[in-house]
Amino acid sequence: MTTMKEIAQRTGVSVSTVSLVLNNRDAGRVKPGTASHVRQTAQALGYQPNPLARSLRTSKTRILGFISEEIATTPYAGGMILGAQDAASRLGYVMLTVNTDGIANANDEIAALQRYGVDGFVYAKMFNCLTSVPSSLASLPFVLADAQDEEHRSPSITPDEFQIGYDATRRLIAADCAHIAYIGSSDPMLAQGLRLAGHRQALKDAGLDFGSHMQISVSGNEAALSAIDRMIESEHPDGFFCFNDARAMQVYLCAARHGLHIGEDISVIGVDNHRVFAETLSPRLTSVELPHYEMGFWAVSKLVSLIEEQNPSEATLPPTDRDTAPMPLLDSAPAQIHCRLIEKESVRRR
Amino acid sequence: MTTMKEIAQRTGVSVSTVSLVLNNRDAGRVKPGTASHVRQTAQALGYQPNPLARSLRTSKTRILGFISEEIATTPYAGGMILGAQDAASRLGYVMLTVNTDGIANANDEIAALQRYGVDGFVYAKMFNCLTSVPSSLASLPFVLADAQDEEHRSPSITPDEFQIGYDATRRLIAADCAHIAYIGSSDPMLAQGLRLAGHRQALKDAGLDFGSHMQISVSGNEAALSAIDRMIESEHPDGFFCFNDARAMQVYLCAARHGLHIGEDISVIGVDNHRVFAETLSPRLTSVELPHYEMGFWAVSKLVSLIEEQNPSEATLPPTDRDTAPMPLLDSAPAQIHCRLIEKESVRRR
DNA sequence: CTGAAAGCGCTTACAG
DNA sequence: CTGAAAGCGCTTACAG
Repeated sequence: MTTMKEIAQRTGVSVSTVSLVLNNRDAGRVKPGTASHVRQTAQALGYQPNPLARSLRTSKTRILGFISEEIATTPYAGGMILGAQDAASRLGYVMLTVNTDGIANANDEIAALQRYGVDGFVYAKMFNCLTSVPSSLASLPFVLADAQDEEHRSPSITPDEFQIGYDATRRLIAADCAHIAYIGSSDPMLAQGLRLAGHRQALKDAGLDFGSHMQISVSGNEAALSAIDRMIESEHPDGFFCFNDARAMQVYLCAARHGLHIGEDISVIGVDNHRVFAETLSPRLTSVELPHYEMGFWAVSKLVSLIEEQNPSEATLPPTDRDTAPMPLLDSAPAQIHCRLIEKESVRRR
Repeated sequence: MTTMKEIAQRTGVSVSTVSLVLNNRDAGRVKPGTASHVRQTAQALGYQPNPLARSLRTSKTRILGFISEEIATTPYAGGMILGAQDAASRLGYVMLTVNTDGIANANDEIAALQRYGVDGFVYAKMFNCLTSVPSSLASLPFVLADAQDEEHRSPSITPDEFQIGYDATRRLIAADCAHIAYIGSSDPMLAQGLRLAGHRQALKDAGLDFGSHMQISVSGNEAALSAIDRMIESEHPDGFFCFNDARAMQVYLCAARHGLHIGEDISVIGVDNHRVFAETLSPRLTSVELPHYEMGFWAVSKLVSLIEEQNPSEATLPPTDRDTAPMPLLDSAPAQIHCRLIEKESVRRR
């Protein structure tokens, strides 16, 4: 690790000057010649600033804390961490990730992060919900991901759940489905109500109404399977919008039992929490992929903009740190993210 | 954030003394009375050391770098990160996580981690494979997780793939399956060969041999489904050991098409990469869960023991940092991890 | 335009 | 037993 001191010695200037130059604060203060000499030898020696030493003075570490709850039970959390890391890395930050089992533990972990001088936090839930924010967070900038503050005070980013239901249903209508069912979950999740509302709105906008017996919300495997069996037998739906992958899989199994072929006799769209259909498992499902990557990405992006707006005169990174990729537009971070529909073969061709 | 300086002022001693005491280096060097006075006020003020400032002198940050490849496509990676974080947190470390798309990017990210002064690395792959280690890693302690060094030089931790095949097959034999099939993958994965070998050994040990036409390795959904259909029709297997969850799901669908009931007519065991069966999806699968959590946990544990053996006189953490949970036994980190069989209803009762 | 100096919070010989 | 001093790598007034 080369230091400013070494560069100063090689160049025959003082450390102060080196610091000024490498932080791009030299305009009108350092003679252009010496400045470029400094820059050159920094380049030649492969100088990289020591962010920890810097932080001792500036109390900015360029470390972000990423707090997630219950990552254990959420195989699909990876995408969110990935998005967050990509944004962080692009913006010249680095991420300290930490896990909590709940609010008690959370405060400990937050304290640990604070000792390491993080500049701010992302607090990530693993499914869209209303949450209370640990008070220890409030001391620094933070943003919620896949959750909303109960008081709607904190910046947050969530999937556009209503739109998920709307788009999926539109797609089924476009495939000429004449009798569309909604297979939901009876667990009290924010997403459940919103997706169902989107579903209903899409039907309404198309002048359709199949009645509320075509919209079931069930929990548990046996119960779900027999409810779906019953629905298939009595109602003969030809299109299904499923709340999640578990429901979709149950529709697949029930269809197989009734000799119905997906993509021919019936069409199925589900939200693919586990990305298992999209990536590994087949037969594939025309699915809505939750925007975990995007939520992670925009959460960090938003967080960095909060951090940097409170000391806008922040130094630009040395050239070696630059990414040639275009920077995300920090201010454009949306509060809700539109989801992509992944087209596979399980919606019947018209 | 209270500092040593503040404690020194309140106690009327010098910063040196405070440092000595709070690092538990006071035995025989500081009068017990002053020592306990210092400790008390540290406690009262809620003193927490600033690890970054400390690192400037010691060049130990108690930060670990966790490098993972392709987390994007591996929804089940979360468990590994979680295990790693738990171990880190218990041992008083913190984890900087970073993602790479490949070896090129890897070196950049490693460089970034080094600037932040990480004490060592975990280099995690998302499926068991032989890998070459980026040379830039070698400068610090590191351990591989879910991968082995091509030259078998570096410490690493992997699932015991042979045993997975052996145990799963034993379980099917114990359920009195009379005709057991192996449904594998034709992708060239380390695990494929090893699990199949375990499968064969278990059959051999039980004096069974169903012939190699009962062991198929397929890729792609259509190909897999029709191969399984053909096998069901011609061989009538009553037990299936599936390489992964995709294969298991295909067996489920084929069984449904043939009117066979899982757990009654046939038994199925599969390796559950995505944890989707174990946690969300039903009907549930008797499955082998890959020990992602454990690999993460032991990888960090092993890493910390490597780090600390090179400077064994390392200071103990201040009391507030202590965890009451028992510390993992660092030296006991295994090189291979035995996997758990998760019992669900899909193996027929005898 | 440039450098000497102080200081961020901590550790570590060294002197007393 | 205790403290003054130097230093880790950096930034930032301040003096010249």
